[in-house]
Amino acid sequence: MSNSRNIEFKKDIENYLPAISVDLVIFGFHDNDLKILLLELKDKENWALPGGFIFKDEFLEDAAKRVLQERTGLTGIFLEQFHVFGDPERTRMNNREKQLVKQLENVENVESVESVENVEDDKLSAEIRQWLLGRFVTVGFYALVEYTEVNPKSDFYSIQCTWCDISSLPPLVSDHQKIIEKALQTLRLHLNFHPIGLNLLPKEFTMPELQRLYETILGIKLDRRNFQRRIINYNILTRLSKKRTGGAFKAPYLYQFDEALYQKALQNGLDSPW
Amino acid sequence: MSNSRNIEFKKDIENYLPAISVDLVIFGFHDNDLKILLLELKDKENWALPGGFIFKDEFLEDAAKRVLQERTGLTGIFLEQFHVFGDPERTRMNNREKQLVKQLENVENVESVESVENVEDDKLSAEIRQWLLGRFVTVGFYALVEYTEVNPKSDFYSIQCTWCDISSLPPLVSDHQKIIEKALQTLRLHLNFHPIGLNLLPKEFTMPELQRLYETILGIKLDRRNFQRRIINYNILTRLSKKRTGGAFKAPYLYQFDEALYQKALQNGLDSPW
DNA sequence: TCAAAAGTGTTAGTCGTACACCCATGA
DNA sequence: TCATGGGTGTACGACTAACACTTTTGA
Repeated sequence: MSNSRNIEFKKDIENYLPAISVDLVIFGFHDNDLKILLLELKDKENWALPGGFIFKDEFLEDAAKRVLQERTGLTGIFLEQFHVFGDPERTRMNNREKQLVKQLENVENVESVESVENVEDDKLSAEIRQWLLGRFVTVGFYALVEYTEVNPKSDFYSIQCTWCDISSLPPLVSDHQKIIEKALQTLRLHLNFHPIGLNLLPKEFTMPELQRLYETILGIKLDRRNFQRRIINYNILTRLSKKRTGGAFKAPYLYQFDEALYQKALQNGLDSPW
Repeated sequence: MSNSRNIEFKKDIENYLPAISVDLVIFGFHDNDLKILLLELKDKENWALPGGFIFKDEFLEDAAKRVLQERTGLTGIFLEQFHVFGDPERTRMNNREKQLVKQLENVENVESVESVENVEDDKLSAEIRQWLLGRFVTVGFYALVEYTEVNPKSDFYSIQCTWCDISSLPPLVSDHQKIIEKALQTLRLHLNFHPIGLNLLPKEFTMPELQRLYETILGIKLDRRNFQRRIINYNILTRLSKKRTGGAFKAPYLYQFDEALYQKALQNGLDSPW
């Protein structure tokens, strides 16, 4: 960690809201599996959700967008706040903040022998340590991205940033497991009210692909034919010319969403009973 | 405001999380109308949602419960977090915090002439002022209470605490209007997934009453007979012996929820299409 | 006895469910 | 040619939507 980095972080802390953070569950869909972006922390034991802090004059959603862009390079992404996690214990255990603190302590050791500027830095680190060790309430956002467009970038505190299959997650820091579960539950509830297919799939996709998406999100198997009929009846898709000629079987049609119709249909919910 | 009150508040501030609050949309149902509890602030211009701050070692939900109990006297109430409101501008305008500050400034004027203890108090007030003027991110909770069981109590900063009809709300502080709208939207979405009827209605109720509740929440008219059939088919009600013999018409049956069956049915959503 | 509100029933059409059959493709 | 997976169709039962008649009650 460079000295300038430390200074920069101090400046940031002054400009951050205290005690609040955002964490992102970034969903992608690939190879018939629902995946999320996770960071492997430098201690090599735990993984964590991408997250960050909120500048004092920043919208919560903008903070989330900023984090999203830093990890994926993407902008203009579907993003939705889903829950606040604020148990007092959540930040007391072994978590990302403590990792941060470790990193910062190392910086002290390495650099505090040098100059006046570094004495200043020691103060900063103490400040930072204090700040990070406090309780944090985090706002959970979920994002829907198109898998192929993402170029995952790790941050300073992590070794790597990769997609992890939702069905086999690595050990996670703090309450991030719980956050992911809640995000998934929310995704299920939002399926009929938000353009989830539109945002998770590429522009063109096949009906079986859409079905797998629904099956993974819902965690159930669906009948091929009934699924097709139902989706078609929603009247939100346009069928293109045949393609997807890679497999050892009949080539499925390609579809794309009619965004206007999709949005309109979502307003009342796709299967709203009332 | 008593001096001890000021001291007490200072103690509280030290123990509060900074920059975070909770606000409550407390729903009740009476006279065929959906109502919420609002506070009329002492400036006599604006009304506000009941709200409060979070102690440093307190669960968010416990903070909400605490506020709820202070305003209604009730415990064991259905409470659900629904959204975070964190726009940087939300606390810059004329809002409850500014009212608080006004109150506190008056305290200064009255009491700062007296003793050393009051000098100390001045400091507190400055602290408090500083604290309250900062940006606040607030977690919105909605609560469902049985109207007749509530005994609304105003807090120190308000003249009164009363039920307001959802269809004719008074002018509201800050973004509280938006918070209420979001709460209502959420209530609609939760109708098939949470025991909303159970918590808003008295133990015994009639089918027309239940229907009015649904109509008010959804904002639409429903067919009497179809509504009845549908609800009955959910298999979550037990019919009692006739009653509600007050009106100039045929006495409707009384029903009550079979809580076990209701909860079980809600797990998959009452009309879940998937 | 009358109006208002509640209980109950019917019917047609739509939708969900559970199926079976045929078609295209690469190995 | 065959296994795999995809496209399409049908029939039954359940549910929805629209609607009418009867019953109870206080004024």
